[in-house]
Amino acid sequence: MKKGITLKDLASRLNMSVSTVSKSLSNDSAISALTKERVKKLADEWNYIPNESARHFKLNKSFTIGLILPDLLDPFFVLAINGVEDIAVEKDYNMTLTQSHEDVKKEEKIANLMISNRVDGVIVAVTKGTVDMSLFQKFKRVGIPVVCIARGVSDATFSYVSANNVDGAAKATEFLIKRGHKRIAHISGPKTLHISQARYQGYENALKKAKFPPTRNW
Amino acid sequence: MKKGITLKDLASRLNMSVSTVSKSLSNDSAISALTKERVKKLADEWNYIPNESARHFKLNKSFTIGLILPDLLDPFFVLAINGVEDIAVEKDYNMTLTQSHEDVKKEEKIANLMISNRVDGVIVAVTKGTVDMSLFQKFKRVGIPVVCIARGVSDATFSYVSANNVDGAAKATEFLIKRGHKRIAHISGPKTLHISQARYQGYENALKKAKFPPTRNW
DNA sequence: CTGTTAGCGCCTTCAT
DNA sequence: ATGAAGGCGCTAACAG
Repeated sequence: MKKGITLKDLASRLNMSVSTVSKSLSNDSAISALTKERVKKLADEWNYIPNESARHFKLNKSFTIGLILPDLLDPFFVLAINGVEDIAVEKDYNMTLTQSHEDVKKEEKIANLMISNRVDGVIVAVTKGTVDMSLFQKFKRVGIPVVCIARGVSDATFSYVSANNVDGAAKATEFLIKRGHKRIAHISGPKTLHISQARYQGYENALKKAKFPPTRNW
Repeated sequence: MKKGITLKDLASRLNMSVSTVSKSLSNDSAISALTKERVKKLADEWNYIPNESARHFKLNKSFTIGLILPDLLDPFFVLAINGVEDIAVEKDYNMTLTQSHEDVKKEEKIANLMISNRVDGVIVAVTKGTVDMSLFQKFKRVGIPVVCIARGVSDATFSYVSANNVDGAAKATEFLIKRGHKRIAHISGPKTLHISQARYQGYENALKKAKFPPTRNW
């Protein structure tokens, strides 16, 4: 990986501080129009590409959601992948795709990898042999929301989307992404808020209006 | 995202420096067996999970390879996905999957996202409408290797794997991952070395021995 | 064998 | 309206 232009590079060229450049690029209201313009112009000229790696690290957020499926060749799951991917790009999120091959051991390895990578949320269709959900409890313990699809799980503390279609996957994705945003905004409400709404109202748009409290857990 | 245990936490508990802990965990030969043991024991007890985000940032490497396909629903591409995924997990790499929907605009958006995210390599099956490869030249410019699959491209400067099967995808993946490792090791050789070898010899194992120079570009 | 230091690129108070 | 400073968690020289 070559170095690439950094905020610092821009700043030194423009004789201003890194923070001013940073703010300009994120359209901070405290920066003068002229300055913003100058910064943006150069950033464009130099083809500045922000280092998301650094941002992710700093913000402690990866902007990616992980998908753990038993078998990528199964047509049903392909549909799910498709649904998740669509929503993800739309929101500038990444989707990391993995398969457990119906193997509990692999499932575990993958899960740990996802935790290490600090994914913002996980959508999983558990293995046929997965009876012990403690592996997934681990996600919760570190604050990563999990939603199960396709295959129901015994443990009722997990969110579960059963709709056998792209829509289900889409909803699951929306849910996770929104959860992420909530966290960023430091708004602390009942954890199941959005999905509860989804359950009642079904569609994304609905999620935006209503503020009535969730009445029960999934 | 909750904070999670850090090296610092372990270090302060064990009354040693962060670097000693770090080295212990990565089995550095300069650390005494006893120390390593103590560190590992606590790390285990406390369920320490390294923050890959930080590592990626520090090393300027994401350990993920990006896959850009026109249509995830196409059975052929599903096979490719499958092949790439297999190799990826095996090497502890992540695979970020995206689809261009045969739309050049989307293809571009995705490509930029991948650059921002500093993927270590990209495997792409270009859109039917993709005639201008300058978008992908951009990857090269920032040092990200690109390999095209399935659909040939006019621009001969791009690596191309035509094998219509899982093996092809597998080879493409191997190639990218190896390239990544080379870069880390600061070994600079002809860029097309490995893929050239692959072309001549076909299999991963072969890649490991031979050192004869590539005779031409893909 | 272990510790100290420095810094990756970015965002974010807190000054000015 | 802008700048200075600190720090996220980790690795990598370089010192002791």
